[in-house]
Order: sequence, then structure tokens, then C-alpha cells
Amino acid sequence: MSKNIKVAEQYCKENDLKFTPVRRKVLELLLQKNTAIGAYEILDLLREAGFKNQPPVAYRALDFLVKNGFAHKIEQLNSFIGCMHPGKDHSPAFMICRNCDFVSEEEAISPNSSVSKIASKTGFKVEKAIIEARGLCHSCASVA
Amino acid sequence: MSKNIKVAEQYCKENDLKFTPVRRKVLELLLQKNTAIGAYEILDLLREAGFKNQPPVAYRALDFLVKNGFAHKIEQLNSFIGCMHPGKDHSPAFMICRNCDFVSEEEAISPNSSVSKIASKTGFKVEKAIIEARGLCHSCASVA
DNA sequence: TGTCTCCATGATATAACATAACATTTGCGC
DNA sequence: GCGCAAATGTTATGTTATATCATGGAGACA
Repeated sequence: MSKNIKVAEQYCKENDLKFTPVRRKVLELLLQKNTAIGAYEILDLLREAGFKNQPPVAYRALDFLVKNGFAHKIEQLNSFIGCMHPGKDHSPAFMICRNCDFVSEEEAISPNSSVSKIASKTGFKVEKAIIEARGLCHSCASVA
Repeated sequence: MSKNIKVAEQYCKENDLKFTPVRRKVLELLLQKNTAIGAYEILDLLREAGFKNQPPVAYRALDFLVKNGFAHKIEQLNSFIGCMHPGKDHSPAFMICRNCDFVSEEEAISPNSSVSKIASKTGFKVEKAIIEARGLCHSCASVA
């Protein structure tokens, strides 16, 4: 069992959250890849694993995982990715390789630095910021 | 005619781009609001204005506008907004009010400062970065 | 002036993504 | 066991986006 799964399990135990089989399975699927996965692809994988596969099954599990910080939605791709820093409050930035689809999650140091600077100029109160960059990952950039 | 429409018209003339009636109309619609508009809402407005209203009509016009910097897609909302700084190369950050839906476009000073800092650590080559913050705009925050 | 070419538009169909709504089951405190 | 709350099952539908092929219209150029 991956380290992140254990962390999630422990976190749920401590916070009265139910880490049910389908939620666990979806998190496992997300953590097995370092690319983002669409809800319907997850649905297919769930079916292969013997779970029910109507859309709400996947979306409910994903909602749970996202809400509790075990996964993130990549808005540009309408897809999801397992979280590399579960549990702790964080403001991630994603780097999405347009060539190999690799997605890396980085910590946006000094919470949303540029975002909060901009926001403070206009009086906007930021509750959540998403940062998603597209381009080439290190290895794809090297080849090109 | 709004200033931004004129700028777009001029820019198209200079760059051999066709600023056709449907493209102009969509840009006008986008610029009339300071909230983001979905493609299907645009489609309705186009029909009211006497244009054809199959989905590709809206999506093609939006693609053109986005590609040429006259509009942006707000990924979180699957909707579009007219650009407040057309023509020039820029890296915008959007502030989306969850109460009144107001969207403001700000310039992400020192191109993607925090993003490029993060990227440089990992060798990721950023081509485009999207920054979208959710929260409360100044006036909604005041009321609350 | 004709015709070639390119791009835009017209039109039909369908793919891909997401949620509403209500029924049923499960776990748990009492 | 009973009642409650949360999770899951199930059906249906809503919303967003694209593929594909046909048609039209403006400019280049012989």
C-alpha cells in the first residue's frame, strides 16, 4: 500500500471520515499515474475492478477526495490527479506537460504570492486560487 | 462602438485576420458584461441577433477570439470573458467573485512570477499559465 | 472573366463531462 | 430492534464540446 493511501486512511480515522472501498480504489487509481485522469476513465477502471460504474459513483468519490485534500481537479483538462501532499493545507500549482501529459504538483510558495499581491491592490478577498501551467516538462524539453 | 472593438478591428486589419460579423458580435457580447458567459448562452444571444445557432458557430468564434487574444476562457466556469487588454502579449490572472460572479482581469506582474520561480526549480518550460482566484470582490466582501 | 484556393460558415450528429432526484442499504447510537 | 444519518444504487437528464462533411464567398492570378 502506498504511503499516500496510508496517510489518507489515518487522516480519515482521525477526522471521522469514511474511507470506503470505492473511495480508496479511486485514490489508488489516481496515485498510480502521474497524469490526470478523467472521471469516465476512472469509471471504466472501477468497472474492471468490480465496482458499479454509473457516473455518480465516480463523481461522488472524486468529490470526497477533492474536498478532503486527497486529490485535485485539473480544470484545463477536466480531469483529476492524486494529491502529493495530502492532509496539510496547501496551495498547489500544477505543471502540465503538453507532450507526455505528465502533471507535477508543486507548492506555490508564500501562499499565492503573486495572486495575493494582485488581489490586495483591488480589495479582492481570495479564498482559493488555482494555478495551472502548460508547457514542456524537463525531459520533453531536453529532447526537443 | 467600444474601444476594445476598435482595437480588435484594427489588429485584425494589420494581421490579415478576418473580423467577421459573427466574431464581432460575439466579442461585443463578451464585452458587454463583466461576468463570464458560457458558449451556450452566447449561442442564445446570437440567435436573438439573427445569427445561426448551432454549437460550432459559437465555439468557432470563441476559438478565434481566444487564439488572437481578444477573449479568455475561464476554466473553472467553462465560460468566456472579453479581454481587457487585447493585442498585447500578457499573462492574466482572474479574480472571480463567488457572490456576484464579477470577474476582473489583472495583469500577473513580472510574468507569472511565482509560477516561473516554481518552474525553474524543476526544469519545466512554461508556455502558458492560468491563474484563477475565487473569493469575494471588494464590494461583496464589504457587505459581508 | 473564369477558376483555383483558402478559409469561413452551414448543418447534422455525437462525444465527453456532470448532476438531479429518488430509492435502497449500511453502520451506529440508543 | 428502532431511528437517524451517511453512503451507495439507479434512472434519467442536463451541460459542454467536437467531429465530419457540405456549401459559400473573397482574393490571387492567369
